[in-house]
Amino acid sequence: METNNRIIFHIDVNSAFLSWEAVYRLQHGSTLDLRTIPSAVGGDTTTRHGIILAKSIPTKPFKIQTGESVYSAKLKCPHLMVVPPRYHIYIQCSKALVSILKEYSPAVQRFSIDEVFIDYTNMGTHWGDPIEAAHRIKDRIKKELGFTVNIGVSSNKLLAKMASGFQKPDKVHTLFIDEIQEKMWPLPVEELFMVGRATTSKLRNKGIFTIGELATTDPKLLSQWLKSHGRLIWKFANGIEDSPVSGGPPIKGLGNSTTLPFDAEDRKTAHKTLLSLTETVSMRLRDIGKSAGVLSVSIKDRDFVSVSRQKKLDVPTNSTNIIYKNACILFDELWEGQPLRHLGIRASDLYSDDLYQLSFFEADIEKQRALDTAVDEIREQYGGDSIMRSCFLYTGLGHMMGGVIQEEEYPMMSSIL
DNA sequence: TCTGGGGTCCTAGGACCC
DNA sequence: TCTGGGGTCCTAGGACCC
Repeated sequence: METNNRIIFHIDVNSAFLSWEAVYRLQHGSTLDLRTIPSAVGGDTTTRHGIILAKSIPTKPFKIQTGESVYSAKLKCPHLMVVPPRYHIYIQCSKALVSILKEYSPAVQRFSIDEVFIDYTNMGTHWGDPIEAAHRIKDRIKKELGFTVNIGVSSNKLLAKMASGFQKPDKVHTLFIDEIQEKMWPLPVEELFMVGRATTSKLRNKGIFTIGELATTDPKLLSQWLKSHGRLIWKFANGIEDSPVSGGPPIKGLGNSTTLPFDAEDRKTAHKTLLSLTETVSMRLRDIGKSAGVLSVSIKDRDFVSVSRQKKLDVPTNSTNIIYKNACILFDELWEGQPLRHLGIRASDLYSDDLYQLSFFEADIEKQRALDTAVDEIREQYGGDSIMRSCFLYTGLGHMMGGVIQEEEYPMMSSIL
């Protein structure tokens, strides 16, 4: 792998959900640009989903954090305008962004819904000087799609990502190796990628407050304190990173979880919630042609104490009924009767399902597959709500909880990202 | 006061086997 | 009585990211 002379761009949508919401509203007749006032995209407090998902730049003086509760954000900024999220719009904006970027390089990696890497190495012959090209890409996105991005330019993904995080919005920044000391080392250590809350506090206890101080600390000490994570962040602080811009690693597992509008206090409600989550998880498994060898169930009580239990399945499966049955077993082993705020299931240890094993004891496995396939096809054609299990009738529970998509007509998870 | 949901990776302890 | 040391697999929980 060529590590030295690459040119990598990291494209980061400024306040993504909020910008996308603002653009959509302007395009549909609103005269108010959410980006110009203190505003945020936030979840529904009445169903206990009330956290801040994105915030406008004018909220900066109020020090509102992404992920904090809408309630506390409003305490800090009483006139904050909070609008609900519409994921299907954001997914379309994200797709439009990626399709523009693909014109500039064949090596494009979507890193999240609002972040993309492209490898611009050797693209200069087509599109010119990297910095000028980055400006043109940024301006074109603004003109054609209506939202602004930051673009970070460097010789690896880590530095490009750090660069795009400098002053916002609508900016191109470089962070090449010879600029690290000047531009990155003075920053507080928590701004380094992969340094979160727990690591920050450990580093502070050792007297390390800036990225520069981290970079110049003996990596052996960091390994002692933070194990393998220590060496990783030491490398990052020194700008050392060489992963390719690629489609990204294969999927290791997938899961869905949900916070209930009210605490579940009975086993039956919990089981139905698990079934609902199983519907989406198993459908997603079938959609990517995988079966899961391990299933895990997690619960969180009203005090936010969470516990989980997992087990290896006898035979890898993606059958809704088999996953549901096992999820119930795991749940019953876990639950001690406490009121439940949150339930989740996760499938991992994935195998390709084209060669599946027929187990003697699961003799109806063929029937299960046929049933699942039929249901998937109906939902694909007529929408996710076109067919549902009757036990969900009159319960007030969604029959397919989890997944980013809740809007009716949007096609299923299959088509996102 | 109220605190989402989707992931990945790492660690540590116990079971089990040689 | 006093009690090895690996190695691997499994599980639970925590830390991190967007």
